[in-house]
Amino acid sequence: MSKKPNKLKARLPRGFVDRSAADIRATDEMIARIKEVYERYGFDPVETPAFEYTDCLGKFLPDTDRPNAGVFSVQDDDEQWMSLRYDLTAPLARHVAENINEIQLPYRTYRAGWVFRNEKPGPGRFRQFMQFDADTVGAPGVQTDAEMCMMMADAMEALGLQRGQYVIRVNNRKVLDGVLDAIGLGGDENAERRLTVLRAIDKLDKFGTEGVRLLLGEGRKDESGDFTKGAELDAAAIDQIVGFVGGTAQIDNEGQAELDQMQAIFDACGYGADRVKIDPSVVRGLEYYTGPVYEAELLFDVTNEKGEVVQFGSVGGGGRYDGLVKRFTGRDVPATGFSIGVSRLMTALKNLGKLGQTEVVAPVLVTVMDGDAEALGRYQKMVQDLRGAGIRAEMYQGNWKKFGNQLKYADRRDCPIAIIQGSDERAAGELQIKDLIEGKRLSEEITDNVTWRESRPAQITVAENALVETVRKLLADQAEDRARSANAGAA
RNA sequence: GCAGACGUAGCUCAGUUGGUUAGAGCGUCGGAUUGUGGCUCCGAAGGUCGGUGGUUCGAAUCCACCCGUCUGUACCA
Repeated sequence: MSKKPNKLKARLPRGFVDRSAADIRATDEMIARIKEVYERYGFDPVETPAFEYTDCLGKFLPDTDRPNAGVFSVQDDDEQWMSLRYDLTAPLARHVAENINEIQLPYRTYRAGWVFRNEKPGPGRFRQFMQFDADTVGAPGVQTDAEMCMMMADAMEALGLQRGQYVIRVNNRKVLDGVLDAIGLGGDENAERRLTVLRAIDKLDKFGTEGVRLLLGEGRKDESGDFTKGAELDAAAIDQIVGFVGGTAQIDNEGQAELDQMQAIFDACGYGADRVKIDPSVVRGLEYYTGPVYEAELLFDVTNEKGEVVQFGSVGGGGRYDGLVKRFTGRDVPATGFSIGVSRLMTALKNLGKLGQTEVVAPVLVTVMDGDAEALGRYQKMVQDLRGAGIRAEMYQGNWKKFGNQLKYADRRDCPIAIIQGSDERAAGELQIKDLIEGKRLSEEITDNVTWRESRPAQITVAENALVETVRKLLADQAEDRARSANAGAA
């Protein structure tokens, strides 16, 4: 009864996840489909590392020895602060600035990668997640922004979404600035209040018009009773903003002119409001966007594992960031681009049955009856023959002396077929091929274990040289059965 | 960050007004069955009762703080 020493507790850092085979395959599939679209638009990949010097990311070191909250930071051995990237845009700006003489502008590029945010995780919200970005650097015209929006729409459809299941919403930061000017919030002294107003507008789809009115005025109390202070605008200003954001009022300025130009391009290309739509309530990030902003929103209900409908909102977005490269080069390098939240979008797509369609069949298991070197060579040769024919296969690598465990392993691993050759079969130049799927079906009718074992359900004896051919045929039959029951299920 | 709810075995949960050695189901492992998956039966392992401190003769139970999870909200490049 000795007390155990303190065991090291295995634990995942909060906000991080281990990814399953199914998730990895689903992600790979998504990336492949999105990439195809970007390639077709003439974009090339580029990759930057996960770490950057903190100042290059646009974060500063306050008086303390800790960079801004929200980023994971460490000090290099020369005491310089480095941070894990929190998006793919700032690192791209660094890459372009650093290689500005070698890069042919306009530079059209894409990349997928993990980004990290040191903030409170929640369901569907992690501290490491994947983004898939595309950017055009060195292109000042809004035709570039328009192309980005259309490419984003194409990417959504490449992922299997239908028209009406998503929409790309487009706005222009200059338009919003004009509205803020009109209600007297122009000028540096009102910077803080302008932010509050923009944040309030951003909440339109979450809280509705009434919620936004509260946030523009006194403030709003949430369900737990916590109070959020508002922008404290007067009633006339609130009416003006709500009217504008709701689309009943317009403003005539450069931003609106840019939106009109973009709309003309969408019209010319046949991208109607069911794909790309001007929407005055889109705000996006407050820090570096300078002109058009756009985001992809899902329009269907997403239910989580508990069966609850969740507000899914935006699955990607971007905009024009004309100042980001200039920070390094001092020279104007206008750019526009967007990001797709791969991890988030995957949750929704799985839910919709648009992913994981291509099921992966587990390997054929060659069981081991005899463990001497010569026999193992024979078993492994069977496996290699199967592999040579393009069939996933493996030899049992556990303790071969417990034969029951080998089939149990095959069962739990969902192996479709097991190959068995003991000394009897070997002497006769034969082997047993067991259809584990058919066998499982038959087992439902057998309640007595002795019968179950001795009847050897769904098991056939074939000549050694018929291995590959028989397995191939069996797998094809099984695939056909699966397709048939999938169709029956869908009907 | 703020507000609230919650925290007992790998999972889902019991556990009486504070009272002996903290239980169940499922799962895991072993055996019945060392040449056949499932079913059935038998057996076993598995717990700092989230942590620390306090109140008490005595704490899973009461109190404080901390950690974590969930919900809402704030921030979000």
